[in-house]
Amino acid sequence: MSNENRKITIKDVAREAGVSISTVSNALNNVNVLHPDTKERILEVARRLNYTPNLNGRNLKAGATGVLGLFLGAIRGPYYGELSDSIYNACKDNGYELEIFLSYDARHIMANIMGHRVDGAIILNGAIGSDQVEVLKNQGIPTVYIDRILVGDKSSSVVFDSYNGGQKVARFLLELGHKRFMFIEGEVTNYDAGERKKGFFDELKKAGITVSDDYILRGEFERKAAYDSVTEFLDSGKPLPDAVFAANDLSAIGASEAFRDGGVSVPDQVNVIGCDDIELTRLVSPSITTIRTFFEKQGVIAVDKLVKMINGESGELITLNGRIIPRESTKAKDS
Amino acid sequence: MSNENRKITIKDVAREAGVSISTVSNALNNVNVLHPDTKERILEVARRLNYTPNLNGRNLKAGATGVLGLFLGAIRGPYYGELSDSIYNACKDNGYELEIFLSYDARHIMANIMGHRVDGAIILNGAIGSDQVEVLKNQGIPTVYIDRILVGDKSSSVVFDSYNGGQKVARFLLELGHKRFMFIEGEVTNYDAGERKKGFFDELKKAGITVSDDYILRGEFERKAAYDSVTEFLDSGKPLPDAVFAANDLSAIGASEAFRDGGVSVPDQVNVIGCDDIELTRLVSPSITTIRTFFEKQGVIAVDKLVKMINGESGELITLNGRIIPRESTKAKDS
DNA sequence: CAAGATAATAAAAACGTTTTTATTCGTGAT
DNA sequence: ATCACGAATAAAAACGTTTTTATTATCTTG
Repeated sequence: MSNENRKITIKDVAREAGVSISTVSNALNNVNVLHPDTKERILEVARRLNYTPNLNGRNLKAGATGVLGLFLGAIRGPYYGELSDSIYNACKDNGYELEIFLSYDARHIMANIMGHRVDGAIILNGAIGSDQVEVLKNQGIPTVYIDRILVGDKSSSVVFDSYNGGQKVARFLLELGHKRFMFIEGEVTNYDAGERKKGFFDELKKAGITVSDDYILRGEFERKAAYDSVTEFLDSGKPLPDAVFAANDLSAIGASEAFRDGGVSVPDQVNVIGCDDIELTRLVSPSITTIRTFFEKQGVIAVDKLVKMINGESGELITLNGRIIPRESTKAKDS
Repeated sequence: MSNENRKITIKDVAREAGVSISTVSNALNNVNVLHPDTKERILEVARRLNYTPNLNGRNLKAGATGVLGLFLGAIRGPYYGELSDSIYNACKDNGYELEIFLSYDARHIMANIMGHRVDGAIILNGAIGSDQVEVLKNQGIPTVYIDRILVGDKSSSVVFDSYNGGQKVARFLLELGHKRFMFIEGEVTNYDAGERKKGFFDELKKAGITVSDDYILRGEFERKAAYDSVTEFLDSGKPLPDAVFAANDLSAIGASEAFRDGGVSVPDQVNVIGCDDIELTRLVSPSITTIRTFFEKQGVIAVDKLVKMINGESGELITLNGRIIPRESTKAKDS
């Protein structure tokens, strides 16, 4: 009873098997140097005692953990499932385990990264400030960011090329025959939303099209904000655009709902296209065309790069192009 | 350059500050025994070198990590966000960090639990077999299960009382004045779905109501299966039930859609009630009344119990009652 | 001013591994 | 019979901490 509670260590196995600690270690890590009988006897004892190596001791000695860390600030959003799944699989393919650190506390995060709790870190976490990022850039274990651009000796970034995404959306909509466009902004401080907008507008300009300010609506990445903006627009009686590009899917959905509730058919009168490909785009009616980041690809690339950095490679910036997922909310304009 | 790469340890700080290792340790853990000047000098050096304690060394010495582990087999479902959020907060409130172990590999899971990678484990992971569970029941670090009932010296379960939930749904619908009921099954092997059904039917029986077999439909926990079953039912021309209880939300949503597409108004002609309170229940139209497990409560209780077990308490079974969340899909029967 | 208390720091032990080095013992060759 | 060698096992060192114990040097105090 009382000693049930003591943890079984390699020492216990050694004593029980009447053998030295190092011999037990050799048996467990099948270093081929032991007499077969001894080895078998030791393994038998270890099994009987349910011995499992203490990872703190082992990792300390090894100077490595065999674990990659994914540092998230939240897990509730629609992306995280897909992202972490893909990262999990990529880790497995590379012989690593995955641990997800859910934390908003930059100090904890730093303690875990610098403290060698894992061998490498994938970071999608706004909590980490620029000073700490500066440390990680050159010191400690390798890091890969998928939420910000930051390259150093020890850190890489794998980011969606938002500018390219904006361009692609423009080309996609132009090819469908649309001429008049509306853009729904994201959060104004958001870098990616800005890039998407720039790419979108630049590409339209190439086609000789400009978008006037009253066709650039507030969206704030939120369903409700977009809904309200579009509703207000409809009330103003201005001519409808042919197509609306929203800075993310949630605002695209809000916009689509506002059109529907305002008696405007999507996609017959107005096309709507979002960005991100969250699950909800498939569930609403009409389903929403979007351009996606391909999180699963991003996860795989992040892990691959991380492993390479662990093996000595230095950091770099990797950009990924998105792809458009056509759904019900867009269609060719009937002449 | 070359020695940039070496990891900074407490030794480096000691050498740089011209002081012994133990003195550095005392300075960092502000044991109040050092001359203020010495302490300040040491902290200054540590800061300059970006020293962070190696957690493997520290945890090894401490025999503890200050970390609780959440062992998930997946993260994509609708519950996980809410659950992990609540667990995260509960951990923080108890002074622990949280790490999420995403893994389908029972051996890895066992290695981490038995290997003291964390101080306690919350398990929602079907990958762990009954033999391994048997080991954890009495050995290793404390564990709390939220997906199965298993109580031992070192393990507890925090489960939703599904039978009670089924009863509550029955009472709720009876109070609304409904008389004729339909039940949509979950997966037949699922313990909870079975309990819900039993509680529901038992409570109806108390009111003198029975449900005939053709009003018990297949649902399989899936939207489509429920949709198809209800559609088939509608085609059969049998009289409509007043209310439908589905074994989970997804099948409730599928049923609701089937009624709508079959020209039957929810809730005017038929009420629909699900179970789980997934996010989608709020997003569909009509929104779906449901009974929820209160994951956030479950998370908090799981963590509390886990911490108590770490402090010596032994395991127990904790059951939680759900609560009904009324939404648009249910209303009092007119007449 | 000697001696004991106190403040400040250093040394050593321990946590549980793995790995390098050392020991023991039997065996075959000279 | 001695030696060298190889097989088998054991001992010791190391990983980076924290903590307990030891060592100084400095003060008090009678």
